[in-house]
Amino acid sequence: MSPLNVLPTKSGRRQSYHHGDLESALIEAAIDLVRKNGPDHLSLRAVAQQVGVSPSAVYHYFPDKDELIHRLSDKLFEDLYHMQEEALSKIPGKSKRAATSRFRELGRTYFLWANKEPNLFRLMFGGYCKVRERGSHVDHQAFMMLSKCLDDLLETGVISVQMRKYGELVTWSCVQGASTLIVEGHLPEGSFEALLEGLELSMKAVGK
Amino acid sequence: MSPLNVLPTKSGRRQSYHHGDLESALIEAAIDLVRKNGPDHLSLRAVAQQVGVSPSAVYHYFPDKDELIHRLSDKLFEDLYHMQEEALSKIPGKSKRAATSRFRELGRTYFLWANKEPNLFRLMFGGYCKVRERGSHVDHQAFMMLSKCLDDLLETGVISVQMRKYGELVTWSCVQGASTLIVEGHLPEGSFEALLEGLELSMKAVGK
DNA sequence: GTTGGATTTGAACACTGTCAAGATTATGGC
DNA sequence: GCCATAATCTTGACAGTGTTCAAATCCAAC
Repeated sequence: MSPLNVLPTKSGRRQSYHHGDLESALIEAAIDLVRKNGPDHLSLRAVAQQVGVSPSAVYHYFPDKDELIHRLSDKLFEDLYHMQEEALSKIPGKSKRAATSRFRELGRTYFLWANKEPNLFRLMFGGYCKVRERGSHVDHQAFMMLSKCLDDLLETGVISVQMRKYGELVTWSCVQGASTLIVEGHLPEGSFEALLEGLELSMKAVGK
Repeated sequence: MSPLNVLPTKSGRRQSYHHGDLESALIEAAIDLVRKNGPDHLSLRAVAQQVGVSPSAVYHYFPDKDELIHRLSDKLFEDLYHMQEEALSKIPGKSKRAATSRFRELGRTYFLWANKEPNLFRLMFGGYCKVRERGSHVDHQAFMMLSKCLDDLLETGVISVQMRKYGELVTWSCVQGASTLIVEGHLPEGSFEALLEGLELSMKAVGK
C-alpha cells in the first residue's frame, strides 16, 4: 500500500497523483461542509476541491451525489449510535436509579447531538437520503439499545408492563420531535430538560 | 384592476403582458412543485415556467429564492393551523369524552397532514427557511390551540395539574417526532395510532 | 396622447451535477 | 529489471441552476 496522501498542500494541491484513501476523505470533507453550510448547500465540486481533487474523481467512488449523501448519513447514524453506547457504558448496575439514569442519558445524548450539530441532524432526518430500506441495520441497532433500556426499567419496576408496550414509540418520538422543534427554533432551548422530566414522570405513572 | 390572467395558455404562455396576481401564483406553483419533487429539487426557473413567466420576473416579488421558500412555508403553517381548527370545531362540548376526542383529533390532523404531504412537511421542518423569528405568529396560534385543548383535559379531570405542566412540550414533541420518523421511513406506518394510545395513557395516569 | 412608473423580458455571469475521452500512476507477470 | 494492464485521476464539455441589470413592454393618470 502506498503512503497515504490525505493532506493537500496549501490551497488544494496534493503531492502525488494518487490520493491514497479518497473515498473516506471525501465523506469526511462532505461532513465538514454540511456541518458548516447546511445540507442543501453541499456541492460536489466543493467537496472535491477541499480534498484537492478534480470533481470527476468523485464518480470513481460514488455513482452520484445522492449516493455520497447516503453514505454520509450512514456514517452519522453510526457515530450517534456509538456515542449513545458509550454514554450507557458509563452507568452500570441494575438498580432503579441506574436504569432510570441510563434512560435519561440515552435521550440526552440524542438531543445533545442534535443541538451541537443541527446541520448534520437535518441531513439525517430531513429526507435527503432516499429512503431505500431505512429501518435496517443501524436503525435496528439503535432501536435495540433503547429496548434494552426499557426492559431494565420494567425489570426494576420503574414502569409497568402496560407502559412497556408503548415505550420505544413514545420515547423515541418525543426525543426526536423535541430535538427537531428546538433545532428549528419552534421551541425555546431550555425545553429539553423539562421534556425529559415530563416524559419520565408520565411513564413512571402508568400502572402505579 | 385588470382581469386576472392566472392561467397560462398551453405550454406556459399567458395572454396579456401583465399577469394580474403573480405573487400568489408563484407561491402556489412552488407548493405544487415541492409537493411533487421534494423541497431540495425546487427550481426558481421551473416555478416561473409553470406560471408562464420569465425567471427574472420572480425577483420583483421576492428578493431571492430563500424568501420565496419562507413565504411558502408561512402559508403551509397557516393551512395546517386552519385544518386543525376545523377539526376541533367539529367536536363541541365540555365532557371528558369530547375533550379527549379533541386532543386526539389535534394529533391525528397533524400526522395526517405529514403523511399525506411528506414533501411539504419536510419543507416546514427540514430547516429550509432560515429561522428568523420563528416561534412567532402562526407558531403561537397553533401553540395556543394546543394549550386550550390541554386546559379542557385538566378541567374535565382527564389529566392532573402536574401533567398539565408538561402537556404542550410532551405532546407536541411526540406527535412531531412520530410524524418525522414515519414519514422518513424509520418507523412502520401503523405506529401512529399506537403512539396516540400510549401518549394518552401515560398522560391520564399521572397524578391518578 | 403623452409621460411616468410599475412589470416583465433578454442576455449574461458564475455556479452546479454529470459524463466521455484522455492523461497519469500503480501493479502483477516475466 | 521491464512491460502490459488495470486502477485512478484530469480535462473539457454539456445542460441546468440562482442572480443581476439594462432594455422592452404595458398600464394608468395627467
